[in-house]
Amino acid sequence: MNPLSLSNQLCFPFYAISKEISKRYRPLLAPLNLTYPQYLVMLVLWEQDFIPLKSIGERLQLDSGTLTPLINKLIEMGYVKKTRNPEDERQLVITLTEKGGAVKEDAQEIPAKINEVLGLDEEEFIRYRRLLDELACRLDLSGGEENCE
Amino acid sequence: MNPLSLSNQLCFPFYAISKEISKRYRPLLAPLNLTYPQYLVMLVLWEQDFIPLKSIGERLQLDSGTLTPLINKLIEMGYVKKTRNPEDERQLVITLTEKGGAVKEDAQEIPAKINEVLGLDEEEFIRYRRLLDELACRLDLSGGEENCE
DNA sequence: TAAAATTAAATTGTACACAACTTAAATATA
DNA sequence: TATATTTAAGTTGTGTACAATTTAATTTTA
Repeated sequence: MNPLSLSNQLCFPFYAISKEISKRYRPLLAPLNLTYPQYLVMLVLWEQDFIPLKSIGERLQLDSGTLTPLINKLIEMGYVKKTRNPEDERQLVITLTEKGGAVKEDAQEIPAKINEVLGLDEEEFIRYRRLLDELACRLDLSGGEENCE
Repeated sequence: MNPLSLSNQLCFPFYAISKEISKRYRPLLAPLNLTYPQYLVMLVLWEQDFIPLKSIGERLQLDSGTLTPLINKLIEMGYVKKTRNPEDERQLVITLTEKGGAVKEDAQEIPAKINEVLGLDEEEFIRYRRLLDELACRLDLSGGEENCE
């Protein structure tokens, strides 16, 4: 077996599947006017509002080079606001606007739709999640969540 | 359980792991002067030289908007050449140069090193591969390989 | 076989991703 | 407490991704 064959590597299926998943999100996110990375930021904010940019970056493994323009886009769309932490003027605190909070309602149906698009039932979903969580822990991607054994 | 929580979705671990994997390739690919997508194109060419751009795109799920500049970079580095298929002048046929073929030797050690970096033994590697192949089939990403049941 | 449809690359424009660097604020330390 | 270090965002530059469009070659079909 040839180790340099595309079919004999883990990296490629991850790369291809990840791209395909975000491709399948696109039509679901289009009505919300969000790209997939923008949606991830909104997910973080819907979970916890009034959060420093830095923390969003830790949760999503993204740096300011990616987040600064992305947040500016969300501001332009009226979904979030920037404030500074008066205790520490370096910190940029991101807050949902009323509009940004309201979009959460429209997003409620997306997770179910995505599982449908991926053709996964509950059992399979859990099986995949377990394996991915395990690999994420191994890669030290548990950022924020400390459920690695 | 909140379905809009980042931790309760499959999409995010895929996104994060995929980014992390390509991040871990970077130092291994730096000596070859290749980015991760450029490396994927080289893998395809090392497997089958003298292949239309179109076929590379099908194998890697990439379109000409991504591949045209990427191939131009590989040409600039002297790794590949462009020719046209005289039978069909629309087709661009990509060929390895001697230099591009020689780099394959330097790349031989990369797959083993990556599994080491990911901390996977043979058994785990196979387990992950099986699950990923299964999901790839489900997503119709079997492009080129027809091993879906 | 001439016009229409299809196909393969290239081009254009938008949006990540990230390394490397800059700027400003806060903290540490000499 | 003045200087050095660290930290958080922002900036710059390169390289993907991909939708949408354009161009040129080939194939269909009227």
